[in-house]
Amino acid sequence: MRRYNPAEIEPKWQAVWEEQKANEVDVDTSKVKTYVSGMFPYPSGAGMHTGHAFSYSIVDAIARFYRQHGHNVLNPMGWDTFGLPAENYAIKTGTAPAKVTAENIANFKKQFKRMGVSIDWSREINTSDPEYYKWTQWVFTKLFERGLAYQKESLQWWCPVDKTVLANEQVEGGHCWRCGSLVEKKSMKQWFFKITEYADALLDEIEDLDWPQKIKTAQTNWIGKSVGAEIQFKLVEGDGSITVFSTRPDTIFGASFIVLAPEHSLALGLAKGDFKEATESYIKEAVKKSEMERTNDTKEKTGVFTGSYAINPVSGEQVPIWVADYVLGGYGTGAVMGVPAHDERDFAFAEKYHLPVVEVIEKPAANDEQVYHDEGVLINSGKYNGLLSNEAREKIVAWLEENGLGAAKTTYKMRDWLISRQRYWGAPIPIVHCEEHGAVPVPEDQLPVVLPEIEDYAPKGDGKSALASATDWVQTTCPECGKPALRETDTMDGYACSSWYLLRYGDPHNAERAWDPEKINYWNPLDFYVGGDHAVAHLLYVRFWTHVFHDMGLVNFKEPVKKLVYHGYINAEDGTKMSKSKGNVIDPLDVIDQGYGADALRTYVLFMGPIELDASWDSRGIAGIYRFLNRIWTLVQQYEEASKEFTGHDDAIRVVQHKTIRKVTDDFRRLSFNTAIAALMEYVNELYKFKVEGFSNEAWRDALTALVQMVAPFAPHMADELWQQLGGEGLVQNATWPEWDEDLTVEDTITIAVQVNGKLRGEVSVGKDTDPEEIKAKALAHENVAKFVTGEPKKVIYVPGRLVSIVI
RNA sequence: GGGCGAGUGGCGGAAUCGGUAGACGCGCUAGACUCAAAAUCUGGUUCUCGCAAGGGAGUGAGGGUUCAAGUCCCUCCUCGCCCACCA
Repeated sequence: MRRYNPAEIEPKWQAVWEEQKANEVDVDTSKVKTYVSGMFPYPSGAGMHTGHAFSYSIVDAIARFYRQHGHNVLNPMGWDTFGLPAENYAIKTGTAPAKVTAENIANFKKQFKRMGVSIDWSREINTSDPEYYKWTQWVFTKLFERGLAYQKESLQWWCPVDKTVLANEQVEGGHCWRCGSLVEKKSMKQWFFKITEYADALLDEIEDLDWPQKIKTAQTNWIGKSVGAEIQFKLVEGDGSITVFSTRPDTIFGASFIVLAPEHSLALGLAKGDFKEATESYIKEAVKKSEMERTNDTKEKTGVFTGSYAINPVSGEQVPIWVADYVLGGYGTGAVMGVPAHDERDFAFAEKYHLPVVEVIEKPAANDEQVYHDEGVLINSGKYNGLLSNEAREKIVAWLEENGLGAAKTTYKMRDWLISRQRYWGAPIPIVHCEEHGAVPVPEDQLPVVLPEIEDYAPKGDGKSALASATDWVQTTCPECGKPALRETDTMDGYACSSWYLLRYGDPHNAERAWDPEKINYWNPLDFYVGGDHAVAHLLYVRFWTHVFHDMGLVNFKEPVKKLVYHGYINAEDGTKMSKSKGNVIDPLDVIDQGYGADALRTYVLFMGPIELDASWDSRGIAGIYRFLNRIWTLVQQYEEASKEFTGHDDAIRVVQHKTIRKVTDDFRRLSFNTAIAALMEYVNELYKFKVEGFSNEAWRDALTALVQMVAPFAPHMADELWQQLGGEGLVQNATWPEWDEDLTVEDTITIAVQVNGKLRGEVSVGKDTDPEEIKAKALAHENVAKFVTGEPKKVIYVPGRLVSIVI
């Protein structure tokens, strides 16, 4: 008997797939398309890790499943190559980032092939390839033309170690997402994409996305829409006024003070008399502190009185103006009205500094909270008394608008996307600075702006990238007037490169334009996007760009991803995160080499648990999967070697087969791979019990063929080997997915459970078409059941095909 | 503080619509094969009482709805993740 030897059959089939270009696809409108992709990897020097193995096993199982359904399946691969790791390695070793990147790509590609992932390699893309970033730059110029890319001097997060600015999304708890150092604020002129213009559009579509709720919630919170009003409080002295933002204009009669953020432009000027010195020193200290330090001490609030007063526009009362660092400069107007009766923060502040607390919303009798922040009936609010919050809000805002004292206003927490980086290894921003014409986008026929080769990649820390040292490159001419001009030396955030790659896959080698809409509108949007990272940043940016492309008429859909498949992490055996320093890293390629093979690895990572949960690697678990694959192998070998003179009656084997097909197909549709594999294991266990004798040759062949077809998305190499052995045509992936016949899933005899008062007391076997009354009678006649049923039962319920429930 | 999840054997987990809790795998265990071991095959494995048939308990805790609750409702506990002074 031939032994199962993955080391022999896996390379064999990988070579066949490659030679036959089995996974290369083209637009074919006669077929249903399925487009599935993982989030493309950053090809690090360390090679593939278990997370990659997990992600792409999911991708490939989906791809192969739909291929077997006759769909035209696009499963592409690309490389997210710009970024700090390659550049830092280049600085350390003096090797060009492009060279290191090319080596890493070659390694990753080899590893993907050894995993047996069914990728269309003819569509391979690489974000640091000029043929690709030409079009990233082109998108930039299009955004510039539409006013969606602009330059602005502003306070920005700055990482002192990586010597670059960072986007909000790249600051995690006050630290740089890459190197972990404490970030600083620095005022610099930077490039932004105006994602805020799409805040509402992005928000509106979230509800309809087939994405995990936690990702949708994270994006909603990140956009952070607040509907409210801006309200002017006139200064008592002079003509000025302070504009505050509030979501609760209905509580304005309770506004007993004003608080300015320390950064507020009026704060210093309002400091008066005895309060001047204290205010100035408070502001100086507060501005120096990082936002992290300020937001960290949430318990104790601090602040100073400026000595100035403003007038509450509705009550006419004078209210003191304070400066406090619990108000943020960057949100709303940087000023708030303090309503201590109905806001916890204002209450804490008022209590500490003995400011008046005026209740203006009636607290329900049952409520014993100190601060009532819900809506309710207005009191102490003049002519608005007795109104409900929502009515009062409309009327008060209307009154403010009529009197020029305020206006309805919606704010967002989301800020514009800061995209310039003072680093070498990125796509150069395609802008030329001309004395006469200012910032001029590089015309399409002069793209790409190719990243020049330089000697020293390290940033100098002067706020410019190392590109500034490439003087020949920097000095150019203005596309408008031809006079000498200077190139922009900042590069784009890597997230820009990854914001459109899912479109490029559909038309990867187009040299004339970024993509042909006809191709993209066929393949896109993605049917499945698989990953376990990027809840907000990347997944919001791709959505943003796709919305823009839609508005530009370049694509006919707004949302890039139909279904987001968000999976968990694979941890080390001890349940902690895998890390080199702890020495608990499992290398998927080692697992293959140990003799388990890629098929066992792929099947195992999908069997560990539901894909959305984290799981811990178990070296005994993969041995169990290897045993399972071995049992399939042996089953086919035993069949091949048997005498094939079977007689008999095939019903039992058919029922098991058709039930399994139904279960595995259902489980696949809901991406429940662990239970699909469990069902296949049960199927194999059943087939072992049947033994080869006693059934017809045809029944066995059917049963084994279905088995091989169903295991193919998990263990494709073995499936093709056994498929060939069973005499199948071509490759399994081009064969059909087995179908089930509902009639054949029903056994002739069914087992019905019998409960008495909810407790299981026995089972009865009946023919599948038995009359319900007869089943009930049989249940009551059951020996053990009869022991518990004394006298006439109150009720007898029959649940078809399942149980009889007797109530006494 | 807010939001979203989750608590089931020794372990990972299953139970898709309220219908026999613990599928499947790991581990453990008994047997077959073997001179022996490994591999492989077959059986057992929630706890508990019982030789067995069978009984009792049981899905974080407590209550409720129902013929029937892991699943629905209420109160509470614990853990995880994300956001976190956003007015």
